[in-house]
Amino acid sequence: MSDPVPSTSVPAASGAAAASRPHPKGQQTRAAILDAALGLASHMGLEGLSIGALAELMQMSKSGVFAHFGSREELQICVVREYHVRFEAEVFAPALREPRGLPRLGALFERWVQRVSREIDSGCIYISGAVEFDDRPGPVREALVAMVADWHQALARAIRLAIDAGHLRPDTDVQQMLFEIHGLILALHHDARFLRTPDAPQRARRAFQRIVAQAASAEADVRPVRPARRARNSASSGASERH
Amino acid sequence: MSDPVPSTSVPAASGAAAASRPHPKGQQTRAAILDAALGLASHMGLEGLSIGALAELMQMSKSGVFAHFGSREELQICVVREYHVRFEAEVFAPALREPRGLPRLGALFERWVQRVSREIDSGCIYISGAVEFDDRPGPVREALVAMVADWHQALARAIRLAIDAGHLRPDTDVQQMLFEIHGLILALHHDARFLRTPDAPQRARRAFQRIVAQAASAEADVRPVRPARRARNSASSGASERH
DNA sequence: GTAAAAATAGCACGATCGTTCGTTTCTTTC
DNA sequence: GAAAGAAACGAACGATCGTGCTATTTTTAC
Repeated sequence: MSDPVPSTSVPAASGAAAASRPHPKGQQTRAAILDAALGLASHMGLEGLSIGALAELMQMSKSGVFAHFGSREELQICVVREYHVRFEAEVFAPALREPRGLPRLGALFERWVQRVSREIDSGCIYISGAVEFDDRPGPVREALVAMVADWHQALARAIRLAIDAGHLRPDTDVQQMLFEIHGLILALHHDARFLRTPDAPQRARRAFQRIVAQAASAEADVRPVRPARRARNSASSGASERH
Repeated sequence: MSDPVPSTSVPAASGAAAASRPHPKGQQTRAAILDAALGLASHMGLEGLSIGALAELMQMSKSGVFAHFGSREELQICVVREYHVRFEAEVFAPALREPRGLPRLGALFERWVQRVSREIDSGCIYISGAVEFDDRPGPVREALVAMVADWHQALARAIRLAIDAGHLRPDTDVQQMLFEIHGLILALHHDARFLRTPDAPQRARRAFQRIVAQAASAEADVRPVRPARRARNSASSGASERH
């Protein structure tokens, strides 16, 4: 809730060269529909998003809703794009005000955590969409992949900046760190929304701190630990030999 | 595929005291239907599992399929249970042959990774089900939660055994470690199935090694790192003051 | 073998789905 | 104001959904 940014991602028509005030009323209700659709898709998933339910929620006729998008698939794509716009505005943009490096990376993660674990608002469309469309080719899947890839790229950039700033060790594996951080968010989403574990956000934050701390000033790379028998062994080959 | 274990999780009727060979034919086709349903649900999700599609796949009539379960919801629950049986047989049981501690924990993780990242077979019903039913109350959700909780409990036991065996530090936070490891599997599932990143399994394995190595013989607990500004500042309150 | 019982097929129902089309209402523009 | 155009409605379509029924076939038990 409280996301008043409509930002309808106006299609700007085909060739129309930006009329001053093009078509106020139509785009206005279109934005309202999209807003309702986002709420609906967050609860029911992109596949559970039906035009009939959307029309009832909007107190409109099915065909009235339908006309704004031309097909259900187009509606789904518009929802994905709108979600991306809001996600960027709520998670990405504010973090840019933090100084480069760990402060910015930490802010990105913290806002991400808050967005995913907010129980009032509903599930993350990136996450539910990834599960729904991992086997279903088509433009919706492509749109989802593009959005997620874009977000991952932004995160990778933030990590790299933290390396450049000297906050993280220069040999930090950016993709590996990204993989692990993303895993924390997925686990948070799973535990908070599905299992309803109340301390999931704290677990995610603690794990993030551990990852960052280790990358900030950690021992050498961790060699494959063939799960050791008993105490020592190749285990922690380089880990913490200072203790 | 190649999971010949039918293990229909036979209901054993209500009060019938285990007749010697009760009703061969019915249970046999029921098992075959369940097998097909598992494959279907893995691709389309539990919500996408339809009796019509299942009947066509089985070359049976809709009502013929339907009669075996009495309702779609019951079918979904049976699919969840059957998945759990197979998951246990394929991931959990073999790992019990490994010695307690890190070897067993590592085997559990490795088999889990292989199951999730096997591209031929299809998605993990625990993961897709968690996303589909995190907002949908009812018996299916309850069954899913029970299965996942059971599996988490088994993992927690394995971690605790590793602590008892002296392979992990005695102050290891079991639930925290479980959270992080589960996150790795979720990230693996996401990247391998949705983004189709080929090296996701290796990333998961490496992260697991790092987590285990750190818990095996790591420095003291990681203090909250208020993401630092540059060098000085409250930055890493406890971490990396040596660099 | 035959009779009881279980398994399956066939058909139809109400509901909902996305979509099309023609009409009506509302906005915008002059 | 009036004319032009966009927006919304309403009804209907074919399809699919889960689910009851009643036959019919197949399997089991004697």
